[in-house]
Amino acid sequence: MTDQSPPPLPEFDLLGFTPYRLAVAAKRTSEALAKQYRSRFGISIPEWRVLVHLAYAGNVSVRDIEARVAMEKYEVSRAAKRLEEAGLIEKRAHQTDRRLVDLALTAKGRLMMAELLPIARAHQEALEARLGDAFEQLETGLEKLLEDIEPFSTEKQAPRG
Amino acid sequence: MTDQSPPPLPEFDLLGFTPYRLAVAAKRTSEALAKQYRSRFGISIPEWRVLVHLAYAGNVSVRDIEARVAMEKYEVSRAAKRLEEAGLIEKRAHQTDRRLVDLALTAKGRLMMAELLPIARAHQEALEARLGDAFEQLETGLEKLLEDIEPFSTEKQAPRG
DNA sequence: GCGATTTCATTGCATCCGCTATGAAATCTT
DNA sequence: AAGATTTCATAGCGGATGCAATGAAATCGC
Repeated sequence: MTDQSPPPLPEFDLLGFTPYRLAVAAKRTSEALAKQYRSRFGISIPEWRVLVHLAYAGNVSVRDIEARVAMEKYEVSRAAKRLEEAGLIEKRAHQTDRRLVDLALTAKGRLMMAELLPIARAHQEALEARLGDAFEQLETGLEKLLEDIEPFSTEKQAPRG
Repeated sequence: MTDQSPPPLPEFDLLGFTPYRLAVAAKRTSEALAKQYRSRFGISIPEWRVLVHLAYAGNVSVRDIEARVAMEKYEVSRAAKRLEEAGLIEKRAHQTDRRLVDLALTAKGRLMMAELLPIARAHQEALEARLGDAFEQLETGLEKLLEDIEPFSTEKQAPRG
C-alpha cells in the first residue's frame, strides 16, 4: 500500500531562529531613523554609512570604505555617485594611484552631517535607555557574534593615516 | 572675516551604532544559509519564511503569515506566487471567505522542507555553539528589543487553531 | 622593459523591493 | 437590503540590489 499520510516534518521555530530575530531587530531599530534620513535629508542607508565614514575619516577611497564598513564595493560606488549628484561629497582622483577615487564631504555635506549626527546619537541613546541592562547583554552577544569579522583592517590598514 | 575652517562634526562611531551592528549581524548569520537556500533549492529568504510557516501551521492565508512573521502583505503575496510557480505550495480559495487564499505545502514542498529544516536547525545549533555563553546574553538583549513587537497575535489569534 | 596578472571602481542586466493603487469580496450602516 | 466602508490579496511602477562583466591603472614575473 502506498503511504497516503505525508511524512512528518521536523519541528522548527522560525520566531526563535537567530538569523530571523536579528533581521527583525535590525529592521526595527533602523526603520524610524531611516525614514527620517529619507524624508528630511533624502538619503538612503548605504549613503548614510558612507557619509558617516567620511565625517570622521577625511579622504578615503571606495576601497577603504568597503574594508571598514560592511558594504560591497559596488554599494559604496553607487552611494558615492548619488551623494556626488546631490552635492554632498566630492570625488577626486588620488594623487599617486590614479585607480583610486578620494571621497570627501563638501561644505554642504558637512552641514547636513552636523544636523544628522546628533539625531543618530539621540537615537542610540534612546535605544540604550529603552533596553536598560539588556543593552549590555545584547552588546556582549553582538561582540562575540561579530568578533571575527569586526577587525577589518588586518592587511590594509597600513596605507591609512 | 569669513571662517575658513569647517565646523567640527560631533563624534560618531558607526561601528558601535546598534542599528548598524544588528544589520551586519543579521547579514552575517543569514548569508551562508541563504546562499544554500538559493543555490541548492532556488528559494529566497521571504520564500523561506513563508515555507517555514506553512511547514508547521498547515493552511493559512496571506494575512495570517503577515501577522505572524515580520513580513509585509505584498512580500508574502509575491513569495507565495513564486512558490506556487515552483510547485512548492498550493493556493486555494478559502471555504467561507472568498477573499482569503489558503496556502499549503505540496508534496514536493514538504519533501524540500524535510531536507531544508534540518540544515537550518544545524545552522542554529552551530551558531549557539560558537557563541557559547554569549548566546544567552544575545537572546536576552533581543528578547527585550523585540518585546513589544513579538506578540503579534493580539487581535487576530482567534481564527487560528 | 613588456606582457600577464591583479587591483580598483563602475556599469549592464535581470531581479527584487517598497509604496500605492486597484479589484474583489465581506461587513457595517441605516 | 442597498450603498458605503473595510478587509484581503495582487499588480504597476519606479527605484534599488546583487552579480558578473568591463575598463582603467598599477604591479608582478621574466
